[in-house]
Amino acid sequence: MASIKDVAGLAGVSVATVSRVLNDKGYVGQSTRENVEQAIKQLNYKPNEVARSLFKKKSNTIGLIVPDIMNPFFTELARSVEDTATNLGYNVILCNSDGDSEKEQSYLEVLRQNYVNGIIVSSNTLTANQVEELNIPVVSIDREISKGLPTIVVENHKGAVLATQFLQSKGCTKIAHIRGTDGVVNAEERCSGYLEVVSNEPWFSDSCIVNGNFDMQSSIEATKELFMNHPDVDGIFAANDIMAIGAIKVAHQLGKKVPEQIKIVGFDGITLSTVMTPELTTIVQPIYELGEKATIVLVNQMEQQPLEKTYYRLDVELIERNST
Amino acid sequence: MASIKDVAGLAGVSVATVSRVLNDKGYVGQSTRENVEQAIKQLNYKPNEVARSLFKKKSNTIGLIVPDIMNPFFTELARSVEDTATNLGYNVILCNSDGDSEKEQSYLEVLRQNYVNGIIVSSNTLTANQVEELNIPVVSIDREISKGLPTIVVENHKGAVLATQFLQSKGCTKIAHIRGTDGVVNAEERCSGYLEVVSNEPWFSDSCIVNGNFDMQSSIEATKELFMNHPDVDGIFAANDIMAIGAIKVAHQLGKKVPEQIKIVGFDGITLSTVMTPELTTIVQPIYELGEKATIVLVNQMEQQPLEKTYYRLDVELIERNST
DNA sequence: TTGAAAGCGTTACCAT
DNA sequence: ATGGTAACGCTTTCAA
Repeated sequence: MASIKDVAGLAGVSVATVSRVLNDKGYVGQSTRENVEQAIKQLNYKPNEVARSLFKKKSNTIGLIVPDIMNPFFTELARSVEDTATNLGYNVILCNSDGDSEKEQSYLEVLRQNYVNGIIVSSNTLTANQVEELNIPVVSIDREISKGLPTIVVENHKGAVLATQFLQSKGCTKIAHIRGTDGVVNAEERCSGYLEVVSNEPWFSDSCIVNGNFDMQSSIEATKELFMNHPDVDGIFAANDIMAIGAIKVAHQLGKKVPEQIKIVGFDGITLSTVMTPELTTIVQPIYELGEKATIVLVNQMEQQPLEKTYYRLDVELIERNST
Repeated sequence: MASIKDVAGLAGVSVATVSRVLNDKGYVGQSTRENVEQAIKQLNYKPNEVARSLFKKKSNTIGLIVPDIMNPFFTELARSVEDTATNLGYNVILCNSDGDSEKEQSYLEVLRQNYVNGIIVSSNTLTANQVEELNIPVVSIDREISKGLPTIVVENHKGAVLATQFLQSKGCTKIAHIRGTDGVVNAEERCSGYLEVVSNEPWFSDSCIVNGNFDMQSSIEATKELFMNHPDVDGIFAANDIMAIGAIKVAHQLGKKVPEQIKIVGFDGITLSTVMTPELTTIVQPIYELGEKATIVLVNQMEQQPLEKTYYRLDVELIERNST
């Protein structure tokens, strides 16, 4: 692996000069520049990023911390972050926290030790203080950590209202909600949207809301419990698609026809929601755009560019398919 | 951010000594060691990984290059690689190549410039020579690059035979195959397994094989074409689960009942195959284990440990569910 | 048992 | 316009 010294030697100049042409900084004579470029080509020289990082105290890398890449929502997010980061000249280090705050902390430490330029994180446990102390640009995605921090989220409340009203408009007379993970902001928001629509209905009671953890297994259990207490439920709004799919499975098992006897709507708009049968009616988030926006906001912050806006709440949209 | 100098200063020793206790290398007096550890704690000192990397010419990082993390197979693979790497003390940089050899090359270069210790790659275009030139440990996964290179794959041929025979045993009288991407080794192997079973059947003709690209869209088109030419097909073996799901969708659209009128089996055993309706009969690969094995083999190579074995072909298993 | 110093590959400042 | 050199934070060799 040729180093800058080799290039300097071959071109008959100092390393300082090579560095200047490399970075297009400072004065370099035309012929000198050509010499150097010649030598670079000849040696197939590529600057050593680690040495650069050491000097700059920046590694051209951003960390992405998500609970679990296996959740399709985060898969799509990760892909868009990776795409966008690559286009902007950054690498991404992937971290799965499993929502565990110890893992989060440890990743945060590792990322710092590696001089990442910035971090995109989706966390429930991280506090504003911890982020402050890090002293690295951070963008929070999907979940809000603190109003002051750069954040990219969606219209959770609105989406939930949309979903619930839609079920009403389809003739549902008793609508239940499968909640997301306790303590996660977006789960609260979606639940409150649901409540806004139905809390004054005569049939409503607290047990129309059952608790899931944004994953399939918890949803299956929650749905079973729900049907036990309320066999007459004819509409379900699940706080994400995976849980909606779980609910559909249970409905099938219990011999309830979807959408004839029970209508179900999800939230997220993951690709999966279009490939299953029946295709899922859902509140679609612009997932790719979320990741893109987050990356751009982060990079702007890293590069100290003016931030017109640091808090984005992107819009959502109801897409009707065959589960309603 | 405290540096090793700060620690040395506070402990009243030289940086060399601090380095020794940090790495547990060389002689350090008991009381000196305690002093240093004291200082480290007090300053909450964490060694700078970038500086270490520069000296060691290794960054404690491995690169993972996959075609597309959005393909559930690679999602699961990525998760297992990340888990295993983390346990062994390595970070992972994620790269999506989209099967594009230019992107692959560019990632390879970036990874090298960042002193990654090793690379796990799933590629069709990479050649043995290119890997040689890299001069970095590489493990090939899911697809074989060259016999000489460390490789983790599965029993593709056997799985295909299993799948096809199973369809026969279920009474299918005309079995078609949706092939994987042209030029990809595992697609060839799966196709040859299929051929082994049916090529001598009286009903068989080349047009019983249609071409897909391991993704949903291509499979949908391929399946339509298939039913056009062979309306009497009553069994399909798809080279992966996503394509099998696509085939099921098309069957539905055409009013063919699965599994009554047509039986379908996939390959991979992605989580998705159990959440859809009907649940998919498929050849299950040990995906998590693939990633784990690949990481372990790679790390052994990186750490110059004896490699008992460098080529693994893991077993597969047919799981019968509701699509057959 | 400990310390001084060279070196890893860059960049940026100060001279010339 | 160009070169010398300190510095980034660490590890390792050599000496003491």
